[in-house]
Amino acid sequence: MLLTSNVHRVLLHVSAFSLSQVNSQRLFSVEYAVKLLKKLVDDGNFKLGKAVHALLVVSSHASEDHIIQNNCLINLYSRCGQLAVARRVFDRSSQRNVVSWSILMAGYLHNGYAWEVTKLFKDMISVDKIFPNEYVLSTVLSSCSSGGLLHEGRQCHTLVLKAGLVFHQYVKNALLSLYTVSSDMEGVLEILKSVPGLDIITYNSVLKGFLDHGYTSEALDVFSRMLAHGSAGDSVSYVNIFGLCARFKDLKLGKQVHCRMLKSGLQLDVFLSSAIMDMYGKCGEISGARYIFDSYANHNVVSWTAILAANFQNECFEEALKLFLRMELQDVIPNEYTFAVLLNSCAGLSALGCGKTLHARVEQTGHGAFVVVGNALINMYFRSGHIEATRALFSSMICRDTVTWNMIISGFSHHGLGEEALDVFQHMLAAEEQPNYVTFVGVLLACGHLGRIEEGFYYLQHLMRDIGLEPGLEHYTCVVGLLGKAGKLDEAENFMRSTPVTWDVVAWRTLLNACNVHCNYGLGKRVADHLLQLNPNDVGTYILLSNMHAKVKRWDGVAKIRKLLRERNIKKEPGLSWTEIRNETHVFVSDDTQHPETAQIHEKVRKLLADIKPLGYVPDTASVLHDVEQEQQEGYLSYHSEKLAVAYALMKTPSQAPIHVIKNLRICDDCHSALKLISKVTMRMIVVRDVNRFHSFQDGSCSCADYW
DNA sequence: GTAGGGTTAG
Repeated sequence: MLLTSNVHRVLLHVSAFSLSQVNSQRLFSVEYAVKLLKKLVDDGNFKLGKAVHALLVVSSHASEDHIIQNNCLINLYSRCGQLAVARRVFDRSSQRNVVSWSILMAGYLHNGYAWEVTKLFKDMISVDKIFPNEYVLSTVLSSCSSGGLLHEGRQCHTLVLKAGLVFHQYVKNALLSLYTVSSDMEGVLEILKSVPGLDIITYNSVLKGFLDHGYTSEALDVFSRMLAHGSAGDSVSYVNIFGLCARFKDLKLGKQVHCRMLKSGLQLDVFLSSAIMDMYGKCGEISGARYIFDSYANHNVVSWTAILAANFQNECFEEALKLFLRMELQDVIPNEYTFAVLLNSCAGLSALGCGKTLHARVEQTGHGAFVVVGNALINMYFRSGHIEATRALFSSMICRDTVTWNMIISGFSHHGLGEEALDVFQHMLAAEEQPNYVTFVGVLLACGHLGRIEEGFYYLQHLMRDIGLEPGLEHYTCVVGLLGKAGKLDEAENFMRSTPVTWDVVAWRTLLNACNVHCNYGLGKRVADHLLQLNPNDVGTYILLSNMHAKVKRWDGVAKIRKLLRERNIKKEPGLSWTEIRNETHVFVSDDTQHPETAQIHEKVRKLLADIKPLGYVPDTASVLHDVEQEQQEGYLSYHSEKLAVAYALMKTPSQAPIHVIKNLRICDDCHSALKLISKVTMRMIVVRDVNRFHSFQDGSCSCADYW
């Protein structure tokens, strides 16, 4: 009676309603205890499982000599992460068998102690003289794969052959993943050939293995072989294949696979919907991602983050931030990836206020310590033009990876801080962080700003090769920019002719831009013609061309281009600038009259322009007019959006505050020279982010040194 | 009484 009440007390302690689940009288039959423990572990009800253990101890029924009951207990504790307790039960058991060992090994494997498993394995054979079965071998093989113990894994392969277990599905699959981890895809193919019988798990792990090692066509081959052999493919197979489409941004293939999946009648699950959203997002078809998001109801953090990321990747930054509010309303707890996407969305908008709020939040939740979050913060502060905050963050970061270094290097470069960028690069080398493809893009950009031609070529031709990196189009384009900026236009052109790559619009535009800045009309005209052949409607080319005409005072040329644009009805994307003041974003369109304070803003611009006139400002009408519609009324003064934004910010912020403006296009010559002088007369720092880079105006000069 | 494959950031 006393015993029963003890029993009840223990159970009541655990949960009020669980009492009915346990028949305390029958608990003392081992069979019942075993059955109960298994059920509780299966349900993940570890709390009650532990209570049952307590009960067995209290009632002196924890028979140390009952193998099966002990095995259940070992399993219980290793499943809920209490390895030490599991180990104690194991060590105290007077008897144990191959199952006991197998359970304990699985426990160590799943709790991240893969290398301990091989030790246990040796003990099992040498101390208990037990020969491994299929359970033990598959667990040990998995441990070798995940612990990187490739040599031991191969020894186990011999044992597998000895035991005649190569045909066993679990063992075979564990072997295959061992060879996959070892990057021995030939070994994988050999096992596939020599051992027949593939189940869905085999297909999927081989598929993943090929994908991870870049064997794309082999992966697709496995997939189609699977379909051909009547195995429909489950959600795991499709997740992998969608991952492939995403990686290669192959929308066509992605859609085909999606159709195939729909035909097979496979239902969406949270993994699958994440993978499909990821695919559509990376392939640039946000509508597809949104459709999937709406078709599935049980989203978790990952799938929410996937739809946020898809929006981010397609530049729907605001949408991403709005969706996050919905996510929070549904009580989904964000993780480090979520915060990274959100911060990067803020970076896209240069929404410093929102970014700062998120910064505070990640500090509070502890997510700030994740590299992905740190990198996103750096990106956010950089893109919002706050270099000081970036420097502070970078030096305080505990974990840095290649991306961190790359961001700092290219960030400094985009701000025109070439010296600092190269300095960081040297630190990166000293820290033995391996530079990659992206690193050198930033490095070459920095060389460009500093005009260090020889150094740039050294990195391109020697350092990259020494590291084993093949220079690509982006690097070569940087070199064109490097030579162009230094005024070595013929060298730049020769470099383009002699380098065997397919040059894209970006590269030609870099050269054209250099021609424009250095007033090389002849070459500029040729390059522009070439660009217009590639894309006859490219407004950017027309603008640069017209600029060049204006510089050499060929006004007929300017007029001709304007006429051409009108005839072909080619319209420039409207100029748009925005600035954030006390957490509110104010957007300005060129020639905007919609703003409630238009009159005051225009008055302010007029005053500013009058103030800088004595400093030598002459309105550059040629440059201004490109933004203006031809039907502009006579006598009406129009202003570019960045002038409006700067004027407004000057009106609304304290007299020492730096001003941050973001613009969707390239800043024009006129605004550039005006802003330089405005920074001088107002004694303000004005940072403008345009499509290409940052311009930091201070005391009459700009960080781009008038080349952009 | 035990074991295998999957999703989100740059």
